[in-house]
Amino acid sequence: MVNAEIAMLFNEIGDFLELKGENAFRVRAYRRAAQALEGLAEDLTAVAARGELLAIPGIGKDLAAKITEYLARRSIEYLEDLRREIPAGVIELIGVHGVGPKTAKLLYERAGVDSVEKLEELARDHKLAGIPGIQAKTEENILRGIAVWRSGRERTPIGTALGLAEAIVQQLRDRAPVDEIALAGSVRRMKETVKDVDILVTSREPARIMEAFIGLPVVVDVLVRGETKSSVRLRRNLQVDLRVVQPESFGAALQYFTGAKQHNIRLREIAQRRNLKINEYGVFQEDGTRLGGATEEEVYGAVGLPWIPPELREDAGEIEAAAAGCLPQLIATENIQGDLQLHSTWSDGALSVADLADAVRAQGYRYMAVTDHSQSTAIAGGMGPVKFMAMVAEVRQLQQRLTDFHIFVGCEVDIRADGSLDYEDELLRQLDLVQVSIHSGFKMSRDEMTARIVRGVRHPLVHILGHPTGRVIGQRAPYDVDLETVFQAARESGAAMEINASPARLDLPDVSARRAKDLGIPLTISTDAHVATELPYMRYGVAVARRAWVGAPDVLNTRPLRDLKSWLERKRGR
DNA sequence: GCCGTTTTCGGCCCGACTGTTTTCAGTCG
Repeated sequence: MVNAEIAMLFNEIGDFLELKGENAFRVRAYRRAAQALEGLAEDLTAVAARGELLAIPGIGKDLAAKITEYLARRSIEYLEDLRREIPAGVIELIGVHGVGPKTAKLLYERAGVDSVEKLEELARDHKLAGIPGIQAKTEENILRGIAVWRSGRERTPIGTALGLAEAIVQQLRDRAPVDEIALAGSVRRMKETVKDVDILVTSREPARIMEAFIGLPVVVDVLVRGETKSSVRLRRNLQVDLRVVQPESFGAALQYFTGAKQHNIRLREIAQRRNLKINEYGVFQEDGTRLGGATEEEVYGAVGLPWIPPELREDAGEIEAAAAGCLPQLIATENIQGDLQLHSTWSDGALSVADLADAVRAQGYRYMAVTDHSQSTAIAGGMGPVKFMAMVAEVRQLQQRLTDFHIFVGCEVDIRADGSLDYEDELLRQLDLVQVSIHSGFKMSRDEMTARIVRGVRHPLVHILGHPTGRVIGQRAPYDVDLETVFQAARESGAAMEINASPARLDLPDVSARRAKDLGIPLTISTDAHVATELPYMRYGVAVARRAWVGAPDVLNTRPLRDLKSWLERKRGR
C-alpha cells in the first residue's frame, strides 16, 4: 500500500538527515510522520483526494507536499537528491548495533566505509583504531554487531516472544529475590512482532537480580551490564532488557518501559506544559517534589488522564481520546463465548469433532463452529460433496447428545479463482455458518484479486471472510488486494471479517481491523486451531482486537448463543 | 519540520550504559 511506501521513504529521509547531523527535531518530524502513515488504514490517495492530508497528525505543509509529489510522480525529488549525495551503504551502517549516525558519518568520511562488508574488513584488520573515538574495544563491538546484523535482522513474532518472555519471568522468580515483576515494552502492548523483550523488576537487592538474569541458561551473550539495567541476547537474536527499580517507582518505570516511544514523548510534553517532569522514577514538580509513580494510574493521573490500556499506546489518537474521556471499552478474553474457525479430522485437523468439542468446552466456551476445508483444498483434506454430507450428518447427530454446548455446522469454503464458491448453493444451505477464504492463486493482480474476494463476500449465503489478507507473518506477503473495496462490499452484504488469532497470521492486522470496526463491519475472532494446543491462541486474536480499539459488542463470538444464531440466520435472510 | 487553552516563533522527553575520554559524546530504548 502506498501509505507504507511513503512511510518507508520518510524514514529513509530521516536516516539521511540524521547522518548529516541535521536538527534532531526535523528528523523526529519525519519519523513521527512515517509512524502516523503506518497507522493510517485508509489509503493516502483517498485522503489526498479529499484534501485532508493536513488533518493527519504530524503532517504539515511541507510533508503534505511531499506526499502529493509522491502520489503524482512515484518519487520525491528531495530524497533523490539525498540518495545522490550519500551512498546507500552508509545508511546501512546505522543498522549495525552500536553504530549510530555520528559514527557512520565519521567512518565514511575518515575511512571511506560505504558498506557493512567494508566495515567488517577494516574492523577485522584493526584498521579502524585511531579514528577519533575508536579503539580496540569498539572494533570488537562493531564485529559483534555485524554478526548479529547478518544472522537476523528480522523481528520476532509475538507468539514466540511472549512464550520466551513468560518463561524468563518464571525463571527469575525461581532464582532471585524478586518482589514485583512485569513484562513491558512492545510485548506488553502485544504488537504483532517485537524487536526485544523488556522486563521490569522491583527488588531491594538489584545486584542479585542482575546476577541471576545474566546467568540464565537461555542467555547466549551479555550486551550491557549495569547496576539497574542489563541487556542480554538469546538464541535467534532475541534481545531481552531487564530493569530493576524501587517499588515506589514501579508504575512510572512500567509506564516508561511500555512505550511506545511516541506515546511517551506525547505524555511528557503534556507534563512539561504543566510544569511537571515524568521520568522512569516518578512524576515530579519543578522543585523536585515527588507527586507519585508507584502505579501507572498515578502517572497518567498526574497529567489529568485516565489510565490507558497498553495495547492502545501507539500515539494513534489514544491520548486525545483519554483527554476527552472517551477511551473505548476494550474487548477481553473473558468476553469470548466460542471459537468459530476450527478444523477436525474431517479435513486436516488432529481431533474428531467430539474430541474437539470437549477441548473447546474446556476453554470455558459455550459454542464452536467446525469449519473443515472445502473440496478444492485437496492438500488440506478438503471434503467432496459426499464426505461433506457425512460430516453434516455426524455433527448434527453429535449435537443431539450435547445439552449445554452448541456446535455450528460450518465449513471454510474456498473462493475459487473466478470468485465463485467451492460448493453449490444447495450444499451451502445445509450449513449453519459459511466462512470463505483463499488458499490458492495468491499471485493475482490487485484488480483481479479484489474482484475475486468481493464476489465471495457478496455471496448471500456467506457469513464471514476468513484471514482476509492471507499474510503469514515473516513468511508470506498479503495478497495484493484493495481491502477498502472489500470492506465496502462487506458493509453492503452484511458479511463479517475474521481476526484470525493464529500468531503466524493475526489477520486482519490491527490497523485494518480498526478500519473495519470504524466502518461498522462485524468481526469474529477465531483461532483456526488444528490441534487442541492451538485453542489458547485466542489471546493473540483478542490482543489484535484491543489494538484495533475493538469492544466486545463489535465481535460476534462474544454474543450469547441465541443472539449469534439469530445473526447467522438474519444474515442469510437478507 | 510540526505545532499552539500562555506562543504563528521558539520550543520540541528523559535517563542508563559504554568507551574513550580526563569531563563527555554517542548510542540506545
